[in-house]
Amino acid sequence: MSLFQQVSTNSLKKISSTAKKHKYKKGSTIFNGHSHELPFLIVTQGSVKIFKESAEGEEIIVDILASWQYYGEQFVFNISDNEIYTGIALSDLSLITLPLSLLKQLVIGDHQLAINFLKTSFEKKEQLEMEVEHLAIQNAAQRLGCLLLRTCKLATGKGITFPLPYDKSLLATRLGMRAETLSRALSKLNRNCALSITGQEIGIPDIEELSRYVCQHCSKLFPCKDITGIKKQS
Amino acid sequence: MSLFQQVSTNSLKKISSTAKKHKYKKGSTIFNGHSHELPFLIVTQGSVKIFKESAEGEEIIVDILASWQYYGEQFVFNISDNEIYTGIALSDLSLITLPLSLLKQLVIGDHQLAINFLKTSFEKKEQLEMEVEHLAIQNAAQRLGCLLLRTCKLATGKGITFPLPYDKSLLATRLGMRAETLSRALSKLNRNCALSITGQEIGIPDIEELSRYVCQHCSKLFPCKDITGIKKQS
DNA sequence: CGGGTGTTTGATGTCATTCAACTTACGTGG
DNA sequence: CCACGTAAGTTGAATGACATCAAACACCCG
Repeated sequence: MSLFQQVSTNSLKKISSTAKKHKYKKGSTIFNGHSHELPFLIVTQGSVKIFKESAEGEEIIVDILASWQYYGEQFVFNISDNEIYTGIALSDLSLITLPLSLLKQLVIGDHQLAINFLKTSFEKKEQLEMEVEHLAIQNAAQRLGCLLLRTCKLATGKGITFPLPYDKSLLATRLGMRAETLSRALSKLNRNCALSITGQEIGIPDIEELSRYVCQHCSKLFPCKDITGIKKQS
Repeated sequence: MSLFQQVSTNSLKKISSTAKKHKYKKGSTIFNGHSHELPFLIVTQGSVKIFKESAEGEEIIVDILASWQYYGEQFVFNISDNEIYTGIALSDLSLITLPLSLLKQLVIGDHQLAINFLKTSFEKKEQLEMEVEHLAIQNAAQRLGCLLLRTCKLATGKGITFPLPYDKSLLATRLGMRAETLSRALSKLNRNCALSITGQEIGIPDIEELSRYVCQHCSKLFPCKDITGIKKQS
């Protein structure tokens, strides 16, 4: 795992002696505002939805973690108020946790680990910057189309077929829109770019055409760097 | 400056021998996509707008730097495509620059510097997360009101008066809305929360009332932590 | 087969953008 | 110091995008 690449054996020893394994059933809550202390966690199998809620009950998805993605490192320096986050298992799930106190000790003591965190922090920052941009200037169909372009990853031929990364209602929330809007956005892409939708299966007959529709309202021109945040589901 | 707090004297020596001072007139371009290499920069006097543009010419403000804020550290690991960013001086401006190659060398060699960058990177990430949330679930008046609440910083009495952090058209772009929308949002806050507007001067007679209006669509409850990103203008 | 969940579709309302007209503020040169 | 020109800010009307509510439909699982 790249987070621990070139980390000292001393650190690795501490990690492996302290880390705890956990298993959760699909739909169960990993942590929420009432948890005593939010730990640092690394998903080993399955996926997790991390979100917060507004006072009115609206849900904002902060991240969707797939295998070997991790969460909670920012709490090491008490930057964020960790009481507002909730994590739930999107599938049957295995993960390992480390107490924040140990992680802090490790980051402060192990230069390579700090560098590794710094790199991924910059990447996550870049990802968030993209989301801000898209929410500000793209419409629903373009946000969706951009995600599809980044998901299908620069295919081989002219057209390509692949499954949606998440089910539609989760995808809608992730993109900051209602399920109804997502549905209409899909049919809009079908009309304008000949996108095909069969259940979870998406077909893009002409990537160029889709990117012409999507990328005019983006600072990056297709093929843009993959900062999708989407990893294969386990 | 906190970025260099507890950094080794060896690093500091290298920095002070390599850093270059620059001065710019208000409105001039500091760097853009055509610059040869984007350096790391620290503003010493004045403020800078960092933004990118979509293919259609729409502007997204990435950050507005005030004195002693810095920019460009993420390019050290080649995370971002730096060709899409532009920086212009919002006022007469002094800044210092470091070549990215030196900064990389310093970060890799100086553990404390890496830790300092890591801390601020987490803070910036938190700030971006808040922006995503606000764009997704708050309306224009609430986004504006939230910024005002964070700007006036938990005042002493019941009411408070202070100047807008930027002029109105810049503020509108920063909040991801049109100048017309900002204007209407201000008058909406005037109607609903008795906010007073006299040129650049804002008066909040009742902070509680404003926060009731604003914070119901936010995951943080007022008084929220200051992650405004706004610093005093020089 | 029946019920529940997830998805689609239509009608309607709200909010932000767009475009245009107008007003205000500000800096420059006469 | 005033007059002018330009930029910035405001306001109104029309349009467009998304949310909301309600109903219909599809699909899966027991």
